[in-house]
Amino acid sequence: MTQTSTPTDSGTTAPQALSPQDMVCFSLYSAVHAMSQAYRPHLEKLGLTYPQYLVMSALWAAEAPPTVGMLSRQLQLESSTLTPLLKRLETMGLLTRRRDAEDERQVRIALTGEGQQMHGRSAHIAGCIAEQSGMSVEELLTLRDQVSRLRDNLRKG
Amino acid sequence: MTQTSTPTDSGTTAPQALSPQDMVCFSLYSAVHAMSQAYRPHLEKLGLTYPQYLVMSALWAAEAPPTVGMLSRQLQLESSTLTPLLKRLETMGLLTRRRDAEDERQVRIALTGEGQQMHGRSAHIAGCIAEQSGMSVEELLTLRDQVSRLRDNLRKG
DNA sequence: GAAATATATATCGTGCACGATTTAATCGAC
DNA sequence: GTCGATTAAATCGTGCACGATATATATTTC
Repeated sequence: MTQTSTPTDSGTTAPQALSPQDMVCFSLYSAVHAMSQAYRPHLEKLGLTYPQYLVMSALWAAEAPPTVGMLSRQLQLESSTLTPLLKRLETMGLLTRRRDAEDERQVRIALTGEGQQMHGRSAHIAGCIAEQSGMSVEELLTLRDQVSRLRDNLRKG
Repeated sequence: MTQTSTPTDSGTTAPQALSPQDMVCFSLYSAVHAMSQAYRPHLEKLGLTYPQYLVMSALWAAEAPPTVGMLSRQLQLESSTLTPLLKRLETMGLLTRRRDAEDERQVRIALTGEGQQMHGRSAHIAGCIAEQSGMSVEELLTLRDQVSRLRDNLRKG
């Protein structure tokens, strides 16, 4: 099927054909989809999508209400992605969006009581996923660091 | 900011707040975006998006024209994702979509000459990305296998 | 302090990506 | 051979995700 190990190639035909299965990028791409699927049943109970959950996680971990720009830098998402997503979370009653009095260009995102409360209801999820991953905590941490390093290098380049 | 190592928590407040940066899922999520950005300048010259490039890669590596279902299983994408994507590639003149004579439910995807030819023009890209990753080939292969294992485990669970 | 510049969000258009549903063809039971 | 069940694509609606652009506030220059 993928014929990586069958060099039948003899010049006239195409360059060695790397199938998606051979590529690092595809492993990441498909792993993200699998991850999103794994989260889905848990997040459905909270009424969240995976990207919404990431934003909520950032807010739960923040010491003070961040601006849209801070979230944008932390999550590496454009304002054109975040703005509508944040509006949806606002409509759900999980957060508020308020222009900063000091700098009216910025918008501060603050959790509501309901948004804060959801943290407790989400606390078990990470553990479930970790278990489902079939990898040890050590392996997962190593993998996380390797993947983060790859990401940072790609950004710099 | 993320306060992973500052256990100021004392019961009344939220459970330990895992920030996105601490999570394996986020490292994968952000790495995929970074990867897509890294591919962008190369793929722009071909007029392809990253998912379109994946489909083309699958076709370049295939021995015979696969069906939509085969591509769906290989790339783990729904027909609702593939069908419009394939239609765009067809419009670009890179492939043809033809119902199988043996089984009229299936649609066979075949490269056109132009689509076949693009393989050569894309051959250098993987190497550029590998270089940009700042990781050795060995490291990349190990990472690929680890990430693939994680993905497969998540799917099974 | 007015004009030029820079920064922070928001808006718009396009293309994934999925779940749910639909349509159409094949297969099975009888 | 016909009816019911299964399978393969396609369609529909929603929500990311981005680049390009717009808008509005802040900063800098003069």
